[in-house]
Amino acid sequence: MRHRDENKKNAVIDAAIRLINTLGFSDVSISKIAREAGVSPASIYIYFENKEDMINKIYISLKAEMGKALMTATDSEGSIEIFFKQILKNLYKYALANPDRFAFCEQFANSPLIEKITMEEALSAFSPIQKMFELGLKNGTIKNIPFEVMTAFSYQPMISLAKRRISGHADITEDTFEQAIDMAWDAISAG
Amino acid sequence: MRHRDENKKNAVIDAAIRLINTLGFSDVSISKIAREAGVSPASIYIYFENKEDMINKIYISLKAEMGKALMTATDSEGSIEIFFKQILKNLYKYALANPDRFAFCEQFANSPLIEKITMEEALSAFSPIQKMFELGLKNGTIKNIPFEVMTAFSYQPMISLAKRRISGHADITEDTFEQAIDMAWDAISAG
Amino acid sequence: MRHRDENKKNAVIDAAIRLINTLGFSDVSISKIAREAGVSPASIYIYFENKEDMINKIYISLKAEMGKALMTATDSEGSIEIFFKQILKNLYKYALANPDRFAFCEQFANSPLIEKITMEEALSAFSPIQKMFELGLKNGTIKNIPFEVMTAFSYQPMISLAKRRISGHADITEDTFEQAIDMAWDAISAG
Amino acid sequence: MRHRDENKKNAVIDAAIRLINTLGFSDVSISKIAREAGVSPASIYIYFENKEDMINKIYISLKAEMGKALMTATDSEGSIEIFFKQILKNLYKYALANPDRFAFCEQFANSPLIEKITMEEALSAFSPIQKMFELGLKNGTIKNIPFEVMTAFSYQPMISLAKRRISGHADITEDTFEQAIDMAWDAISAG
DNA sequence: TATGAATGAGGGTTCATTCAT
DNA sequence: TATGAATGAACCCTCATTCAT
Repeated sequence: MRHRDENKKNAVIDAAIRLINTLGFSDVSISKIAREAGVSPASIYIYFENKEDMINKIYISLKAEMGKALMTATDSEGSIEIFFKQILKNLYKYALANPDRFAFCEQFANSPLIEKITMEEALSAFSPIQKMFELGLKNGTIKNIPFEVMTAFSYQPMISLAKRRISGHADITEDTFEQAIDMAWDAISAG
Repeated sequence: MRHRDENKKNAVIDAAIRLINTLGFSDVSISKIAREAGVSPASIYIYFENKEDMINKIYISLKAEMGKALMTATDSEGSIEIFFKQILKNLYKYALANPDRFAFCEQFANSPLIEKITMEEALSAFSPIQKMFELGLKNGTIKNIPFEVMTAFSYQPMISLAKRRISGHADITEDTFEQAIDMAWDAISAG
Repeated sequence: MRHRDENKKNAVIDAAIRLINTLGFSDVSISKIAREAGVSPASIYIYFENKEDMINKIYISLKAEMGKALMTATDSEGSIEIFFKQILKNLYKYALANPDRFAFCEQFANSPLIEKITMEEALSAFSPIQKMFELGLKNGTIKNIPFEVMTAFSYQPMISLAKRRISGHADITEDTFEQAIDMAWDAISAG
Repeated sequence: MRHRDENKKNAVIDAAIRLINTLGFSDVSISKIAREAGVSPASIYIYFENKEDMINKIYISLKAEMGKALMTATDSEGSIEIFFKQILKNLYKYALANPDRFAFCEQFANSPLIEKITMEEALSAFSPIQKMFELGLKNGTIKNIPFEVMTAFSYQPMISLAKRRISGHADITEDTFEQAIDMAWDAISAG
């Protein structure tokens, strides 16, 4: 008995991400993905139930991957400031290092397709951040604001800058990036 | 000769915006839009060259509309702080008042479709804001940061909050909203 | 009261002939013809009942025109040989001088569309030739062959040579052409 | 993997030839052909790239088939007269035996569609005839005329007679046919 | 597991034609 | 007479998916 060929499955996933970012959801088809990945269209149905399932699973797995990446070199025992700044740094670096995967997530998150899947499933990987936020609230390090406001002034700005950097519509230097990190922390910290 | 029925064209535009926000770009078709708008599919090709042209033109006109809305009750002779806070307030209010149009723009802006059109055309309506920003830079009211960083910490957070409020994923009160406006100004002002 | 604009009608006819020879019957549409002729699609329905009627009427009128052209400088009182040679000469010259009109007729005559119209109507202009043929049969100048065999060895070869000359697939000189005229007469004459 | 069903492909080809001769190029559609052939319209795109490709490939294969048929019972070592008469006989017989295939080729050859394909590809099957013609020229059996003139007075007349016989517009008897063969040979032979 | 063949449904678009001006 | 607007029907073609191997 042969087992599922993970190489081919990964080739499909990569091809899907690449094509969706090039053509948009509306213009990618199973057969185009199959051609790009070098497999048969029928094979895709071995790895995924159907097209929607494929896109959802890709999104969820990317979100998990990104959640992991955000925690790189973080210390949940240390200062909250350093923790948050590291998270934001990791976010920006991940986006630059994986522009296709990052863009896929943004496109998906801004489309109605996301409503159909349990967002919680995608967000579960981010629970350490939520915990740290709650700790900061409790010990007065972070402003008394809802979680959404906190992300709106830290997570979102970094996302925005990463997008513009990737698309080439803005020239974000390393200095500017460091400055933005500080601005984010200043915006949400109680200081 | 029969004269062009602008009501029909507007019905098409509204139907397109509504359906794209319900189904996503991938699942709207010309015939669905036509059915929703109560016109023949063929008629759409009188108003627009093709599907892509339709979506682009809708986006550009919405951006122009939004640009106008942002300037409501602003005074470019007064203080920069009041000006910017009014802009952000207008942005948030517009999004809440026109969730479909707002969501359409966000979905489009995060899709690869936007790369094909001149973004500048869409952005031209926002030039007053850019001018005010440059003035603030010059007279030291605003931090010495690139334009993109400014928007990332003012425009983007409001967008983010509006989205969460509309989707119902977060309960943003009026107080929270006022607080966010202040946070945005604090983030970008030199003070 | 204005009367039918013959200029526009002729513009439509010319545009139709030109486009049909460029694109073929399958790829010409009323709107393309209208655009090429600089009129409205609706106007074509003033001149013709519908598309089929338009093509039929064009064919019939071209056949009449060609029939007239064939009789140029002929003398039905003179020798049969001279008469026939002049006819063939006129045929060839007409084809070279009016390649589009000629090609249109050939394309139409070789398509099933022709079955639907009364061929007789188209052929009526050629009755002088038929009469001369019958005279030649009677007085023994022409071989005892059916009319169709006569045309197959005189009319058809000239048509074939004209086509090849027009398409550029063969280089038919004036000498060759004269030789062909003689060959045609030799083939059908009793001598 | 399912294997390609050549029966279906042939059914498509036959249906296409039949319908094109009944309705003309302008009025056949992929779906009509599919219905006539008893397959799905989508299946046609497995066998051919698109409609144009289908028609071109059918034409080329018919020309090859016809080229083979023309060589039936010919002896390139024997007399040129017998060779040519046999060719013409085969041509006429093929046309009568395969009226649909023959008419398809004639319709196609007289339409602008043919300009787009390499005519040479279609003509390659006829090279034996060209060789025999050149031999006849050299040894003085055939008149000193270009190849095109030769076909215009042998090939073309037989084509013309076959058409009229098939369409029923003329009653070509066996005797008439034999006479025509002789006329063709007389026209091109040096004798 | 993996595949190319096969298909009904639907895609975007253009058609021939009619209507209101 | 002449026209651009309007449309149902049909166009070619591709889709997501299943089947047979």
